[in-house]
Amino acid sequence: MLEQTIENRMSAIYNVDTSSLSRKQLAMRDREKELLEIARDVVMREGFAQLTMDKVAAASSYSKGTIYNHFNSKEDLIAALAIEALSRELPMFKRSLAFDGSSREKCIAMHAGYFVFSQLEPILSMCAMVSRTPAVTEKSAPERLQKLNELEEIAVSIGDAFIQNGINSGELVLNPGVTSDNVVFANWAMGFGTNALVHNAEHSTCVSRQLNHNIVLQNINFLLDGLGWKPLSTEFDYEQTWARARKELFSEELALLGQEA
Amino acid sequence: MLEQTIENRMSAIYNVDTSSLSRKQLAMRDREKELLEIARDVVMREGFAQLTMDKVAAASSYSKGTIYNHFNSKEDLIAALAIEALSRELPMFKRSLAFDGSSREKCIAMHAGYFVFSQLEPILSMCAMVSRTPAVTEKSAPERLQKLNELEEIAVSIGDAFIQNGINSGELVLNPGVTSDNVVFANWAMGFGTNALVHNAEHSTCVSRQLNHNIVLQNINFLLDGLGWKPLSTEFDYEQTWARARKELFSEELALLGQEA
DNA sequence: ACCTGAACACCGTTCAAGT
DNA sequence: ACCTGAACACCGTTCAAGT
Repeated sequence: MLEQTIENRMSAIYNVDTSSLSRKQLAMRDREKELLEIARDVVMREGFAQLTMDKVAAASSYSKGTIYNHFNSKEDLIAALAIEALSRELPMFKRSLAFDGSSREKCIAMHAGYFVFSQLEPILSMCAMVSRTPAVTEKSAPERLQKLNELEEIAVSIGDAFIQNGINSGELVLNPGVTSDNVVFANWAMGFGTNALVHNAEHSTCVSRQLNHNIVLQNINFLLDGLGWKPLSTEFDYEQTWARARKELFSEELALLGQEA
Repeated sequence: MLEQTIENRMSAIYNVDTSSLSRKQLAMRDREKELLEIARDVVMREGFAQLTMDKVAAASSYSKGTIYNHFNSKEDLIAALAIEALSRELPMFKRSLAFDGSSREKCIAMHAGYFVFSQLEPILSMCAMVSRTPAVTEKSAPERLQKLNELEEIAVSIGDAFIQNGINSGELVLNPGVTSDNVVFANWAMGFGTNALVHNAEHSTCVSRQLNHNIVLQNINFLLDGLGWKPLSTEFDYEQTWARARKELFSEELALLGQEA
């Protein structure tokens, strides 16, 4: 039932009835995708500081005016890249719900997916982080921010499904006063915080000196142990879960990275 | 012994031998502080998007050229604001080491301090977050980033002192394979992630709907429970610890906020 | 109706001239 | 030696003209 609402909400966003769109609108949608890829490539080659609307226009076959037809400011473009990031992450999260394993293993598979995506698309991931930053929110279109918020809400309902799984199986028992929303938020905060710090490890000696082992999994395990989510990390080998999730759920993404799962 | 090194490192940064500085250098230092405050006020009044070097110059009694004498780019100015944030947070963290309570209570007091500071100085806190963003790191002065890194290292050694406290008291026992660095990092990631998301709660329905209770403390307790740090949150009232830390350690800061501890 | 790119305005950054 | 602010260059944004 809960999964049904996820299905509906995702479908409303992903399976837009193309027949209801005019040819122009379809072309518009394709062009936007094209522009986003160009923007991402500019950042990849030259860095965020070098991302200019001129460069995006020059690298595309369109004029600056047309770019502004899609994005009402540079920050709006970055928010659009964040939307691209989230829309590609959500299906990976959803896939993890069907991962073959305990409720906690499924949850860990989701975090593995988040990490795989951040490696596959570091720039889009960075945009998703930066999109929570005032410089961006102050200048992007309200409709854009609303769409970002909608996707975030879907992410939360998917997150909630993992928690419900745990509760239903009896492997997760919430203390009184703790809601499933709280647990989703805690997972989100830990995932976000860890990935944000790891992303900037190059600038930070104290982070980079622990990158030799799986720090993301370790942090998630600290949290899930704290929730008492059975089996605890002392009772089960979640390194193996992590590796298995990479192989069974995300091998396509990893192949693009040239990494074996 | 460990505390001694913290003392030394902080002293090297905070208690600069003023007699070794020429009058000019002292004036330079004061002016930099003045400029930082002006920049913060511009952001406070008009938002990050409206922060320009012109406005900072106009609001000060100096010319644009002099501003560039201090900060070699706008991003460098933001990094300097991040340094201001960290240098004011570190003494608050250090104060928490002397908090009257168990090793875990001390650690929670530190997180309370982090939260108080983020309320007292939301813009400086935001700068500390944004300073980990490529747009800033790509353009700020290497020496500035190095200073930021030094402060971060001190923060990590202070964090380490909390963990050592726990280990020495026997209230915290690390599982094999877990280092004290890892635990510091986990606390950092959770604190950073939670505060980052809470900061943007206005834009996010799923975060803002849980702001009615102490979500920061809850997340930290999940983590510390996961580390097995005694007494667990089920055995002890850390809400009271949080409140007490506010009163006993941070009442000055809270007074500035006009909040009673 | 939409696309274009010249034009504009703003702002980051520099530097010759001044003290 | 340092400060100044005019000058410059770049880039975000707009809009009259074109199709």
